[in-house]
Amino acid sequence: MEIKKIKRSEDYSAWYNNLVKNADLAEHSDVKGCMIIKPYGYAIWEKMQAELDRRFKETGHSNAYFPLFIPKSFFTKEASHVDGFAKECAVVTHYRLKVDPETKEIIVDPDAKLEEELIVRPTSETIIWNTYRNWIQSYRDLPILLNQWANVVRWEMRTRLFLRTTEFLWQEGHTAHATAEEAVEETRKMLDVYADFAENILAVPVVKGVKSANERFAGAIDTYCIEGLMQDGKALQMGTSHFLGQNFAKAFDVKYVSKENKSEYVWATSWGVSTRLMGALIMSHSDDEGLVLPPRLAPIQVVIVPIFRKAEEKTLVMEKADAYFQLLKKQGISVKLDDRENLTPGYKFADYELKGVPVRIAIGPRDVQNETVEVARRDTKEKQVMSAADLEHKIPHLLEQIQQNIYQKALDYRSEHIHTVDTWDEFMDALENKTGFVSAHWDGTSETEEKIKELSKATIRCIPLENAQEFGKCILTGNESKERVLFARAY
RNA sequence: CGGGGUGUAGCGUAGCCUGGUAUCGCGCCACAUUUGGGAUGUGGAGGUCGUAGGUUCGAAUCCUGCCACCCCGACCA
Repeated sequence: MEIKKIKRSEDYSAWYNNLVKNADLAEHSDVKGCMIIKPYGYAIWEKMQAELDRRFKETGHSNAYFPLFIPKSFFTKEASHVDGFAKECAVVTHYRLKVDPETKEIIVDPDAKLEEELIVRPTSETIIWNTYRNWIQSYRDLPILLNQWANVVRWEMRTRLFLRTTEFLWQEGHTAHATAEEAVEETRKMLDVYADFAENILAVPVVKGVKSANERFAGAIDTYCIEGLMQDGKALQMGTSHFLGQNFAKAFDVKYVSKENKSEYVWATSWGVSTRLMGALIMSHSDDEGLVLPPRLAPIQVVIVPIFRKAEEKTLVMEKADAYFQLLKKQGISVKLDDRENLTPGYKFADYELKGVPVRIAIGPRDVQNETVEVARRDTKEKQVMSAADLEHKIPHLLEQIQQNIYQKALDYRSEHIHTVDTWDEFMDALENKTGFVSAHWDGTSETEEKIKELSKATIRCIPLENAQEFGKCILTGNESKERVLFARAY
């Protein structure tokens, strides 16, 4: 296949789209804004799911599943929630098609109109809290710690593969608690789970923080988030964890009787990450040759490419290649032996680079002779000839090294792209010329935040949790500020 | 919803101005030679040119309408 290569430096957005296509992750479908996640892309998502799911269960959560459709009336019960989502809801109005007697075309049967329209879930708080009402009577029924893996639909005006699609896959945790303290603790705990996952599995450093009122989830008291920085200097919200207070409990009348025999509203949290993480992964590590995957997430961690000319060479090479394959597999490494004969080694090398496979092992007649292999790492492109006897202990170590290196590289990039500024001119200069996060003082008002956004296209990504408390003057208004916040242009 | 762009084979394209039934590359199939960085040769298959109408003896090409998608913004995970 002829591969069109686009450099990050030339056209970042074209580079991104091209990479998603060339690495065989996803493609546009015939439905606007919806994508087809291809097997290789889905395999990466499954690895993410597995890692997250394990962490959710370790923190006491169970999986459940709620319906795709939400009655419109449920949806409208929490005022700010409906405000936030109304503009992007897909609505089911009919349940049947029929052949039009005149045109012979298939049409929506006007007689099959639903009594009450159904909303295709953009998120499930409403239907879940409507259910929790029936599940909760006593403090003994609490907490409820549930997660669901699902698809949701948000009819966005503009979409982008993985980063913002009309339909996307995600998980949403929905928990119910007896006290505010416990709910806040849950919110923070899940934020930590996300941050741990992002940094240790995705190898993407994140800033943990809390959103300003403008950026808060519709219906939340507080929205916590993890924010990543992409290679083009734009920020990406990678996950959110909301403290919902008693908003949904009040909207859906979910009360419990306390030990003291008093009726109380239940406290709620919700938290989610989506296939957007695929976008974060791509934009954090990949280069002009293609995807770069951290080993802990790579569906294929090591690929073995055999090289041979004649039949007798093939026998010898394949024998060794298969032995190494078994050896690595036994160690729990996800290894693939690519024995396709219709493709040349050069093609395979390039293809696995596009796909981001962390380690490539090439073995040819020369290696068989010398009891060696050629080991190439994707992240640095370094190649080394390794004694075959060393494979067993060196490959796991190498994979670990690559994981660390990828993370470190992303961390270094981010460190170089957090700019601390004190004036408006510095602020604009940092955004325009240096890109990345800008740490600056803000007077704490929504009006100022709005104004800054208008003037600079930058938003407050978060108020970092680990934030030096420091008084200063707002970069726009000069009013008193008690701490710096993190601004950036964002996806 | 504003601005820009594109629709021709699985993918990428030429042809359109100046109308005569479609070019090239990749991929695909067969065979042979190849295989240590995207192999080569020979032969072959694959198209109602986005869609509906109009002009014309004749439309990928000219005219009108429509549709779809992509990119840049506003909205958002």
